[in-house]
Amino acid sequence: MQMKTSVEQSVCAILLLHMLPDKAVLPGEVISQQLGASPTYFQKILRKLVRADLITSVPGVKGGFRLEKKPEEIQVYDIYLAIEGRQSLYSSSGTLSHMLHLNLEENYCMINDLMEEAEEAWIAVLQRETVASLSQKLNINQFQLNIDALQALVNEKMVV
Amino acid sequence: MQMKTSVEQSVCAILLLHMLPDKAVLPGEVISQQLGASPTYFQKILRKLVRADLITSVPGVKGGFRLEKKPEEIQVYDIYLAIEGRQSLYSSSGTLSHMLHLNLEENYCMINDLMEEAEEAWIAVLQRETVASLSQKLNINQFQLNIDALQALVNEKMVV
DNA sequence: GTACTTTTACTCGGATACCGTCTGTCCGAGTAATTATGG
DNA sequence: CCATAATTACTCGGACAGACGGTATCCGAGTAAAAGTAC
Repeated sequence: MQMKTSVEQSVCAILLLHMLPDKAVLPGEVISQQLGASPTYFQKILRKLVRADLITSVPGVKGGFRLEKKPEEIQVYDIYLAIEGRQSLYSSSGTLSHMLHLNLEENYCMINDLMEEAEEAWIAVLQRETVASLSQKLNINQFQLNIDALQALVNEKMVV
Repeated sequence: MQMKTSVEQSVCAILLLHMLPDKAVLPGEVISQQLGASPTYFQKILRKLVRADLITSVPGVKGGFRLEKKPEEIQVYDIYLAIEGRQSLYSSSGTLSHMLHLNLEENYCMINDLMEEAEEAWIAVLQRETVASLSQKLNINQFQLNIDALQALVNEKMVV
């Protein structure tokens, strides 16, 4: 039970796109390269973010990807959902009902209730943080230096 | 990213063992049968619970499994840990550091902090509930009826 | 009836197989800007 | 110089392969109670 690494990569990719000026796009290959991810595979991950309406894609020469929503409207949980899908961390297989010889009609399960409550607490934390707040946390300490360097590099590669 | 079904089965198995009188044991095959689980496979799951000191095993004829700890001392999270292990839901692959061109020394990652906080909130819920409190919730409504029937069945199969 | 042996019913660990999922690669198709070409 | 065609650089979707983990099965070994056997 472990989160896909593509979730972490997606968060980073969106943080990267957040540095772009308005209307500018960044090709998928440049993004993958910055993240150190497999270009051909991460292209498919980017597609998931597009389908979730988190980013937009522009085909053709000088095409690429750009943020679709405002940074403060993208929760980390949204990114998680885009990659991992909507199924919850726990899904009852009805073992308790089977053990108690209950028919499937009254399939109520205490364990399910508990797990759902735990998941809701987990989700709440991921919903609290947005791309905007994450980005703000980057603008402190030694991070700013590296961001500036990255920004310069992005400015080379991006297309307006 | 989904919890193993063996976690749910383990919780049910421990609830089942909780119904036994002191010193009585129940063979693994009877337990599996009650849960509707694969006997040969669930034997290995029971081994995990033994290694985690949640239950005890007695070899030989008239052997089986019995609760090791007191019900109020077994948190649902303990059962989860016994099955899924101690690795957290999220583990950073260092993508953010790579993107910012930071050397691995200063591998600090904001995303990691957020994920850990979310996981702690999740864990807290699973730690709150114990086998005792779960079992108490069973003793309400229509559940008691089915428990009594199960209890009778268990009394047949158990060994003192 | 007591001592010893055999059977029986369990747990335990290793080896192995199946299957689904995540990762990763490759290819052809679609799209749009750029470039080349022809008059 | 202008219209059209070809090239180029992207995204997009499907097919496929490899690795890994969870589920599942089988087997031999260990263990202890029960049953059988010999005296």
